[in-house]
Amino acid sequence: MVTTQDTRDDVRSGIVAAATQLLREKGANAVTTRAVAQVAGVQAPTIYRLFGDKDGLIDAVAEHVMTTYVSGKSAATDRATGDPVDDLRSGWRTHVEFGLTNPELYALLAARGSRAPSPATVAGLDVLRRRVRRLAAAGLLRVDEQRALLMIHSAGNGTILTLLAMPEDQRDPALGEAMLDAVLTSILATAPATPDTTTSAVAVTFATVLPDLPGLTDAERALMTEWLHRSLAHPTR
Amino acid sequence: MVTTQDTRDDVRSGIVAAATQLLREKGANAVTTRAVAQVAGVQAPTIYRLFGDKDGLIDAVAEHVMTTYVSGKSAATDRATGDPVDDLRSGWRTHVEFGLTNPELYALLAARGSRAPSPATVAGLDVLRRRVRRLAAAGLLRVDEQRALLMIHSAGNGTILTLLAMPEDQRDPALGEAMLDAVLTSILATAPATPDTTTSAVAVTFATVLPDLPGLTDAERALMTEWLHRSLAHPTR
DNA sequence: ACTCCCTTGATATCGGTGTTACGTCAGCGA
DNA sequence: TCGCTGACGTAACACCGATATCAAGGGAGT
Repeated sequence: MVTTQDTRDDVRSGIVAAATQLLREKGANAVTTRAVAQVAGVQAPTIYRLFGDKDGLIDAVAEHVMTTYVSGKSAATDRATGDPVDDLRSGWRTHVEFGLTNPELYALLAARGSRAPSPATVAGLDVLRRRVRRLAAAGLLRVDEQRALLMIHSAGNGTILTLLAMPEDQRDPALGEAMLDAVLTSILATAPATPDTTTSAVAVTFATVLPDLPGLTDAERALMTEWLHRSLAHPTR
Repeated sequence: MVTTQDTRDDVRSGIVAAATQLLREKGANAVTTRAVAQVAGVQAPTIYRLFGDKDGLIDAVAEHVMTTYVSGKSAATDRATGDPVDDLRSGWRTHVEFGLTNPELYALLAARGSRAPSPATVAGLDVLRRRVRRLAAAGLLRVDEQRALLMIHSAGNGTILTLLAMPEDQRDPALGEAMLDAVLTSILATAPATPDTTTSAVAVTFATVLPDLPGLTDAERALMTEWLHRSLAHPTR
């Protein structure tokens, strides 16, 4: 007889689903044991019997959201192409996109501070570690494997948090790629070609003196600023 | 008569000191209004009269810790050496060191997630912005100023969080420098793009590279050229 | 000097949170 | 059928942030 186990799992997944829905719709602050219990149609102590702790619940939610996300992604996007660098890039994009898609969950996981990281976090780190290992095995790394891992992880986490901290409409959509390129350039043995430094450098310098340019109207200066930013944000490759 | 103002400030700084001590010694979870009030020897409502909110208290604590930290640092370490790159590096080191020295405070500030950032955070961002602007004005940046700012900030934040998340005895002490180098090599021009950083000199140099700017229409380029010429012909000085 | 008003101090309280103790009751093996 | 073990449900505990209320007191203005 497995019905007791089945119902137990059903109740468990129901609670996780309720917590996930609450997290998505009402934010991290709304994920309270009582609210979750009420939405899931169970009593509050049931959560503690099944998850032991509120952190346990959050861990289960994180794992659930993450698995449904990776299973929801089209498999082609994240398939191993054979090129370790390409795989790392696609994994990076998936990670950043996941962070931006689930801001509340990210905040919730980051909120526990320096305590033991969630299983979902260590799972993600393990995936990254395997990808870095492939890089190392292919002889593409010019730094320590651990160093490469930490650098990519730091850059990814920092990028996601920076993007989440600013309003959605003024986020730099190319920041993720720029950060990854920066880290890869310092990490990979094969130096990727850095395109055309002088033109953009001159443009950036010019942008700083633009407000002091005489003989122009404010509207003209504003237009030039806007065009400069657009050109500098333009993907060169 | 200023005694009322003085006592008010005394009580205020006493509360901040109590909260800071509590934060250092017992962690972020121990910073509760009641505990702070008891340690400071005041009543709980006093905190709300002086700080309005618990976030206000935390902001005050962050500001206090930060100012005492920067005032405690030997002034020589963080002095402006004249070289914008060196200044940025020393500022980076100071920031990372501050994060590693005050893990609870950092966790507390990061814990509010996507809400309005603390005044201390925006103050730090402003300092960074000024340093990046000096880089741009010196013709050393080859990416957008905003992009450079976001990249440095993301790398710093991510590095600190990564280091804080692992036990102190297995931290990579060179991770910070490696991350900064990675970002800098992606951001800095190898040589100053415009040796002469006066407004007109930069404008002249920019006019020569304007035809190579990507992401602009021919009409926009033509307009910018025309405006540039008009500005350069403008009699100002 | 006196009144008036605003600030302070203190108590009690509200609504809410994570968590747990304990009685009860159903379902199972014997 | 009878115990017994486990889950369920109620209630409660110990906190938390935040406020209402009210007496006491001191400064400002007349």
